[in-house]
Amino acid sequence: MPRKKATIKDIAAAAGVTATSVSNALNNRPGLSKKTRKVIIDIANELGYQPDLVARSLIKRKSQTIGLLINNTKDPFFSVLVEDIERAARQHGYAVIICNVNNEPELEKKYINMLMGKRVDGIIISSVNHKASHIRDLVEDEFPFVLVNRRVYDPGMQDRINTVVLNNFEAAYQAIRHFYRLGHDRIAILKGYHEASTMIERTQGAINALQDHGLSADPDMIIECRFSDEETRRAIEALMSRDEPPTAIFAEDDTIALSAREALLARGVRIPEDVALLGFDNIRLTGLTGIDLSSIWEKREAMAEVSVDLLMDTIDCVDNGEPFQARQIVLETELVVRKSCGFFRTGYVR
Amino acid sequence: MPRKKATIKDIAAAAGVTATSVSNALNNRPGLSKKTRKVIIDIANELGYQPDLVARSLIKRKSQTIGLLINNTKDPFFSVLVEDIERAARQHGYAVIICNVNNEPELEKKYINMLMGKRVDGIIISSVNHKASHIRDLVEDEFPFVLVNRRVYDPGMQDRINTVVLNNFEAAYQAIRHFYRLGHDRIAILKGYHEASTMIERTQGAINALQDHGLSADPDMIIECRFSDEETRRAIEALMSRDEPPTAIFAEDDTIALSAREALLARGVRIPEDVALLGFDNIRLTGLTGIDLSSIWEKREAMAEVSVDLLMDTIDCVDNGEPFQARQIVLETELVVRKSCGFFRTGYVR
DNA sequence: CCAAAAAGCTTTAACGTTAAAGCATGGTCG
DNA sequence: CGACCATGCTTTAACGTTAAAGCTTTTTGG
Repeated sequence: MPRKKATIKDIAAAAGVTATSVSNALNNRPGLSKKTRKVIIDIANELGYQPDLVARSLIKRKSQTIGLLINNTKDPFFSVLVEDIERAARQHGYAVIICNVNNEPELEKKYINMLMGKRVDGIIISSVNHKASHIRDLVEDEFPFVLVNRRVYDPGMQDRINTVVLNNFEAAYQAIRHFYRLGHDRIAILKGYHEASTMIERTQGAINALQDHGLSADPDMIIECRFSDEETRRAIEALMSRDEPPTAIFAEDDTIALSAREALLARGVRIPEDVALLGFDNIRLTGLTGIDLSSIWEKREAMAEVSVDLLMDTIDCVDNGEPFQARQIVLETELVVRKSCGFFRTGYVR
Repeated sequence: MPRKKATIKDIAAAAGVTATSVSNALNNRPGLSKKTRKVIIDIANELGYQPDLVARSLIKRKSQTIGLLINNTKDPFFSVLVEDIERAARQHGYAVIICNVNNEPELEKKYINMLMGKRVDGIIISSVNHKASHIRDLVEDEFPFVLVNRRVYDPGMQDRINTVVLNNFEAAYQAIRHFYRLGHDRIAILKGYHEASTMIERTQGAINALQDHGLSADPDMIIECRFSDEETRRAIEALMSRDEPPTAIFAEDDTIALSAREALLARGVRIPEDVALLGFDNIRLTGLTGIDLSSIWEKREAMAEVSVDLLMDTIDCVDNGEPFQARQIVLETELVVRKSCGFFRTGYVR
């Protein structure tokens, strides 16, 4: 049978004092003689006392736990984020409940309910659909949360929501400009999941760049590839069987870029000789020899830390009853040029 | 100000009944008229009632939460495991607290204490050092837990611990045999973190295979590469500057294999023409064109599901006061042959 | 038609902790 | 020397839920 855990009452009985005194002793609160304090602490150690954090949570109305909603842990982008967020949270004394939402809004809602039920002190959300209505409830409740790598476009709501995002528009703009300078004029865009603000902004930045440089933004060259390899493969088929296939492809994340790469290579298309390729996120394997995928690099560790710090600040404010002004933080990115976009072949021509 | 959440008492007051009745109504327990039940449920909905799971945990002594200890989420092997475990746990109605241990035994201990304090119902551990003493405490407490992809060698303790592991010995044995059949006789082994049972067993299997096939198991050709790229790079330097460098390298996980690959290519060593390479885990990117890393495949999803099922069984037994016989589950693996180990070049010669 | 059973509710206590208020004891100070 | 204060503890109540036992009222059945 599992050994019954010692409680504060057991210690109190053994020490001949009350539970309150034990609580005060173990938490270094004043009002006890040194002697009594020592007796209590010794007994606690002897009994292997571990405080019941559930009971403490109940009365303190603080669980020292946060929720983390992400689409899926296995995606290399998110797996790094999860690790960094968990580390940062731990350093602040918080545990993290992980929730894989898998792009299912209903599941996201359920997770949020569960987290609220567990009385988490805050939530970090990196999974949200840009029109998610349940986010509005969190705002109305003034519940502490931070959106990471996601934004919500609800007007009048935006500035009441903490967000930590990349300058996606600018990053995508630069990607396209890079292609332009290399002399490309038939550029295709493989869009990510278009319910995510991140992807919407990347598309917008890319399209603006095309237009600003006098290139056509042919809708048929802008194809959404959501989650599957398969969808990307079909997009590549469609693109490459055109009369005038693209000479450059911008994929809105590295996972899509890699799927595209496989599909291209399978067709015998050479990268970058026939088609230049550029991804987004600079996940670890983009740098492997033989992959050499150009990509857009973001400080993911900073992203995690900033998000956690922001959440902690928000929680502190709410705890102290102070008003909190939500913040919107935008992190800059950097284009990492590798062989896949052909820099080494031609250099800038304009 | 955050909206105060409605409690069972608020509903009770509004419905003119007691808290017990509300609790019974909301949890479909018998002993209430249909009418009262409806009144209560309607009011609960109206007030947006969400049960306080902390309070419920306290009295039920069940948190519907499990802990998950892994080394680091960013490792592709673990990130998939985390996702699959979380999914399986959710389907059983459990939330998951994630803990990145990063090979720090002290941190592991702290995490376990925290999880016990939070009164999790069970723990899945994939991070443990094979001599971890804190695991013994869990066993003594008869606390429900499962070791995944890890084993503890403490005699008399082994059969009291749930484990879900691969047949690492056999898998490594097959890897070396494959090299042997391809005609290799100078085979190097890049060991993983040697505190992990997984790696110990892989090394043992590999060495046994070398010996069984009359090949030398030169200690200088068996090098530990722990966590860093750097260490692997140095190992490759050492191996390739030998008078008789290896013609084949078995890396005990894919992360090491990929680091080795980079180091080899940087030296101008061709794979597999000059050196054959074989990894372990068959992480997603091993299959990318241009990487084509041979590896050993395990059913990771099954691993996750089996682990969660085993934990659930254990928890149920303890809940019902039934005796539980710990189980040791061994999953078989499969060698996935790709270009990196030269199959396509020579075929079996013996 | 009355005893027994069932239905439908309430009361009480508990889970383990902490906050706030209360109460002796002994010491200090004007 | 009596009012006042600090020290060191205890008492009480609370957090939100549930389990067990208790108490009416209604229903059932012999």
